[in-house]
Amino acid sequence: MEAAKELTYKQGVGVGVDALLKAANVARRSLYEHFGGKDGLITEVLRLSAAEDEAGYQEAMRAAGDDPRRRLLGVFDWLGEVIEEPEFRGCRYLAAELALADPDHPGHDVIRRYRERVHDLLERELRELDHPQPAHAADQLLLLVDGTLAVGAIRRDTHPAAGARQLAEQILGDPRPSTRRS
Amino acid sequence: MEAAKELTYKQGVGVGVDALLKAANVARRSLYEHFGGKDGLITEVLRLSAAEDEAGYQEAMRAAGDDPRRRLLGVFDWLGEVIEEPEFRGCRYLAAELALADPDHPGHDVIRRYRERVHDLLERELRELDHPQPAHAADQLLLLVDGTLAVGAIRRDTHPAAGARQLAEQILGDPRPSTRRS
DNA sequence: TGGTGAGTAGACCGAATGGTCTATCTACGA
DNA sequence: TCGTAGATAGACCATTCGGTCTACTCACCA
Repeated sequence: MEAAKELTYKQGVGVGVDALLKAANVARRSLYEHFGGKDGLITEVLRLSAAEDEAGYQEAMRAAGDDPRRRLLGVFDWLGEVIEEPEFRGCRYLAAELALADPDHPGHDVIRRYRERVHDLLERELRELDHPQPAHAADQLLLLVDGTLAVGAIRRDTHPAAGARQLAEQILGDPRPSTRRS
Repeated sequence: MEAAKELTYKQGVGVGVDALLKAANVARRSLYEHFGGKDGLITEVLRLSAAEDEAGYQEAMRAAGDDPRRRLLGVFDWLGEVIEEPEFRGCRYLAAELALADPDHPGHDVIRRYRERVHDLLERELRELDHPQPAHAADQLLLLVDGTLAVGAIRRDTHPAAGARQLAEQILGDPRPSTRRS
């Protein structure tokens, strides 16, 4: 049920309720009883996929081993794979943020909190690395992530994750911790 | 007339025709005679603002002087100002790209060409700098631009342009051309 | 003076929107 | 066996969507 809604939502936040219901094989009434309306559904979908994507970051780092440096760069390798997937249509959260005109929509809060969690995830690894400015560097990494997803959405042929990874390496500094440049 | 439409379009690509007409004080018929419909209007708005924004890049570089390095970094200083503007609501083209579900919409082509022109603008300066990989570096700079605009749209309080500028400096390499690191 | 082109105002259309409604079906527990 | 909770199907509602239409106004020019 949730899965079908997500699938439908990947076609954009502006789809019709009817299309959602048909795709999920769900009665109209059920939707309104469970989520209170379309906005509630959207919010819940965002919350759910935010949890999944956060787990994706964690899994990408876990798969990259124990070295924090490898773990952070592994995130960009993972992003590269995500972008290559044929279903990829850009960052869901950025699209929602731009499409949800109402600034009071609860979805905005969900997205904000999600980004903070990812930021903290990155910052933790940077502290592990003894990076001198972990918070600032996490900001920069997140900027690279956003840029990668944005470019990946517009130019499907190019491979932005590799370029972003190079820049991430520079943020992380010299591979040998004792001689970090900045 | 075009100005009023643009203003209204900053509220999203999904606004109603009626709202557009009212904001521009234009009769319904005029719109359909001039642009053939909503899609034509959107395309024309994209085309127009793409030209304006391209001029914005050029002006930002011109204002930064003659040194290609300064000119490229000036782009990020300019982006920082753009983001700070209270009307800023994210990159118009990214929003359109994500919102225009129909892949055959002529707006996609307008956006693609606009990005290519900006890319070429950046690449030209990189060649001026004797950068070893001007095309690749331009890709990376564009990624930083997209990331900056994306982060600026979501987190209004943070100031992503400064972090992006630092990364841009690394792309450009050592300030002294003869001793470039990579 | 009369005609023409371009604009405006706004009624109107079918389709689709988000949301509420009733009626029906079904599974489960007392 | 009956009652209830929760699901379904789908009619229905007002509103809005993008788009077409007619009727009218106004400036310009021969």
